[in-house]
Amino acid sequence: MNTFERIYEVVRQIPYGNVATYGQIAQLAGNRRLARVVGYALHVNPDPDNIPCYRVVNRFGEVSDAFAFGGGNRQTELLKSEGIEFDADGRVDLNRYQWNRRAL
DNA sequence: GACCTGACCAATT
DNA sequence: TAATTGGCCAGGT
Repeated sequence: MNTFERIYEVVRQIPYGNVATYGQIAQLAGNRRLARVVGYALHVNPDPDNIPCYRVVNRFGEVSDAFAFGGGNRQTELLKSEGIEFDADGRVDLNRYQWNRRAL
């Protein structure tokens, strides 16, 4: 299995109403330093239908600038639709919404 | 065919 | 304690 496929597999495992960070996905995919590759993998995003890249945020809980895959802040809209709240900085409270984190 | 860049993060000095 | 570098994969020039 290629690294990309592993990344896609991890991203696909992100449950509804939760988000994950690049580093977290990278670690689950094999190496934590793959975070960069994770970003690139989501950049190509061959299967956006099964790969909710909008649930993937950086370590600050904020979406990236080039994240506009669906048209601007579309991804934040989708996350809000899942019940995820954004603060004034446009960040997500990772302590509450980060996947695979405590409080499970 | 080779080099550089690109949605990043964590460890080390 | 803060700042820097290192590392991974693939695509584009």
